[in-house]
Amino acid sequence: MATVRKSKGRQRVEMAKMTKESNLQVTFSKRRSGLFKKASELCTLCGVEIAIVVFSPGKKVYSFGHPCVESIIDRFLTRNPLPNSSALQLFEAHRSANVRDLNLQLTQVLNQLEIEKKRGEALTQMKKASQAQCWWAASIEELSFERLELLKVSLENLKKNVALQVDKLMIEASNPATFFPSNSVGAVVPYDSQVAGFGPRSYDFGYGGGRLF
Amino acid sequence: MATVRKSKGRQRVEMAKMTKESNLQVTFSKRRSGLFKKASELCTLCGVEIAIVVFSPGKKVYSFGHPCVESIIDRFLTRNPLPNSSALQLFEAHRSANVRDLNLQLTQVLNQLEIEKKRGEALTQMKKASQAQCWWAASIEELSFERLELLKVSLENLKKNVALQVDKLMIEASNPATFFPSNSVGAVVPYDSQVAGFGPRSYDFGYGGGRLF
DNA sequence: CACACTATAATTAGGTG
DNA sequence: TCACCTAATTATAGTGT
Repeated sequence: MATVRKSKGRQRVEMAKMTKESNLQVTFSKRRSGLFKKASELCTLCGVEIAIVVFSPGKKVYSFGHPCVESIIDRFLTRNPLPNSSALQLFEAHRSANVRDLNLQLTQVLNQLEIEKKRGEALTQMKKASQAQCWWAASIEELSFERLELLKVSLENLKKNVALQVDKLMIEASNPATFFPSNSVGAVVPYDSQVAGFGPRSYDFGYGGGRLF
Repeated sequence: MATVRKSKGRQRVEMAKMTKESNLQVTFSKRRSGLFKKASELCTLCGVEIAIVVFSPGKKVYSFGHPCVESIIDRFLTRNPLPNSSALQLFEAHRSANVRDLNLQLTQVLNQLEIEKKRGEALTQMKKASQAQCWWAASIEELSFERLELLKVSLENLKKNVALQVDKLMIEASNPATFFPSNSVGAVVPYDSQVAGFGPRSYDFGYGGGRLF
């Protein structure tokens, strides 16, 4: 009997950006769930931890994670800190304001000290002019003057230290020792420190049935 | 003709943690590359952005990303900030050391000032005891003393400001406005702000050939 | 347009060497 | 790790609702 062909079956598809928007949507949906299912299977089968984040054409986020996306991203970032992470941006945003303020204050204090020093010098001059009369003041003023010099040096060191510490933070944050090279796929050296406190969570999302696997 | 069976072919496999370590390794490797290939195809086919991070049983990291893992994690984190992100830990790690150093220096400078003030007071006492004899020194010492007081106040404000600025940074870093709930799979609300500056990168890792796709 | 179903091509992955 | 052989699994065109 002449059975009518009900379908041409699966056709080959060009591996290029799909042109038809409607097809693209459905293909994305299907392949995404296929991908997540594969990931889920990899988890159960091999007992690994995995996180997937997808930004859809419609700019929606879809994510899969076992035990959860956050813990894996956290562990990943611990080894490959983001040079442009939001934390860094946050830090950068405040850095200039903070350092400017602190430096301004330090500069003002240093200026006050400078004035003080000038006053001390003037005093020294006057002291010389009347040394006989006020011998007791001489030694005290001398000491005072020297102490002001010490203070100034301390403050200058402090100011340098502020800049230094901030620079150190910035360098460490923006120039991680081991930055993952920009090939998007690859294995990285083993590590042995386990992040404690992340209990296992379910990652089953509908493919748990017997036949499907 | 009696052709000998060369293989039993692909067998069904229980969807549970594989027991044999050797098989597990091989299966992990195969399925991982399969997963990455699927992800790659999803990228080209649908023009989406995707990141995958896997921690193998041997604690190695494998990652796939288009355009690159970092940019996608960054975008994900911008919407779902980690409360205990490594950036925060990094910051926390340095905070105590930096602030301790700065506070120590400030305290030392303040101590020097305190000594200076005491010396000034002693001078004032001596001045009173011989006011008639050294009238010129009196006004100068008075001023010096007052100026030292001003210096001390300035430094105290500076110290307060250091602590304040650091606290502000810490609060903003540790108290993100929107924390992502811990469901491991799901779509999230659309967003419309594109992160600029991430040029496309190749995500082809060996599956680029024509026939393979 | 969105699904559900089907048939079938295409792809994936287990077992073996 | 690779290749090969094969079976299991998956994606998709086509069709219907």
